[in-house]
Amino acid sequence: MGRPPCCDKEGVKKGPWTPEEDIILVSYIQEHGPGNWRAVPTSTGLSRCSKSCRLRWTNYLRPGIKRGNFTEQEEKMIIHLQALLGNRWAAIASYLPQRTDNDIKNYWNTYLKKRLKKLESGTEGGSLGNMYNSASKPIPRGQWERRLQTDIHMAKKALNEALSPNKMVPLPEPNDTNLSNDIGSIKQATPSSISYASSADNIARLLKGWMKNPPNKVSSKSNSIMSTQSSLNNLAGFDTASSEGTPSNRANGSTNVELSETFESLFGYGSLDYSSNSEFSPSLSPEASTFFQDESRFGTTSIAEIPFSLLEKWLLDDTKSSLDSTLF
DNA sequence: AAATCACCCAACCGCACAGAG
DNA sequence: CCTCTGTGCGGTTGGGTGATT
Repeated sequence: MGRPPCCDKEGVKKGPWTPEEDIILVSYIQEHGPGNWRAVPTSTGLSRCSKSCRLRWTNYLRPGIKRGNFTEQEEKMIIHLQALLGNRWAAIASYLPQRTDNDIKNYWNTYLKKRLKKLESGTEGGSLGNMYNSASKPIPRGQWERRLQTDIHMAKKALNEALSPNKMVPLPEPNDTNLSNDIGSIKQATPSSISYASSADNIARLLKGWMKNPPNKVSSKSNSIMSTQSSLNNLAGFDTASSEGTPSNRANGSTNVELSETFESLFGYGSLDYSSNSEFSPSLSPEASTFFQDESRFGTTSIAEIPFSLLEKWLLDDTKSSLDSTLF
């Protein structure tokens, strides 16, 4: 007998999340930290099941998420890992900390799979084709598991080296970072700022929708929502005109700057000052602070980039067969 | 301008697993 | 052990949107 569905209750809302719901959810998590999802709907008054809240957070609202515009390196990595691991999207996503498994899965299903099909039929050449051909050789399960373990070991080692004070990756000058560039460019920024910027980008999307369809009123079922209401009042000062327009405006610099102010007023975070290395506001609860620090670590150059280069080398090296013979 | 098509992706569904009691 | 609960994961769906006719 299977478990009953978690969301079969009457009155549980389904479908796309509204900006109000997003803000309520983010506000709650900012205050309490993620986890204990069961308590989220009751505490916030959201008419969503706990699972839906968790999914919304992990796939969309969580800080450090990079969306869209997969780079060629990411693309190759996904293809290689998919050939190696199969459709284990969570495992694949663990190699791309800024991407969610859902995102990778979608990208694979809607784009890469089709492209590789073309490659297989020989209608498209290039490095991808060669790589896929080499990667499509079946690898015994035990072998790739050992390789993964070795890989993890290498990543940890690289991480330790990267985090040792005398080997820190030099940070760019504050003036070098142009806010009008996309989030990818902000990868060079400090740990706190990358997380913040990504968060702002995430929130940008909900704000965009928010400004399109401003609610007439926001229900206030709890104190949490009341505080959210005041946050929403802050949002009302947001420049409507600048948030209108095409989707490409999402990454627009001026919008991001305004968002930083808006986001700051909403959460009390520090500003988008790349010379600042401050963590999030001390107004956060200890749990939430710990969490956001963890989250921001995930979005850092140190973790995302250093192990990536090693993994990339291993994954993309055409002569990896010789490496295999060395390792095993 | 309207209709149709194709694509993208957020969100849902259901199963599996782990841990607590 | 067994049950219950929370969470993780992969497959799938359906609404939105841009492109094409």
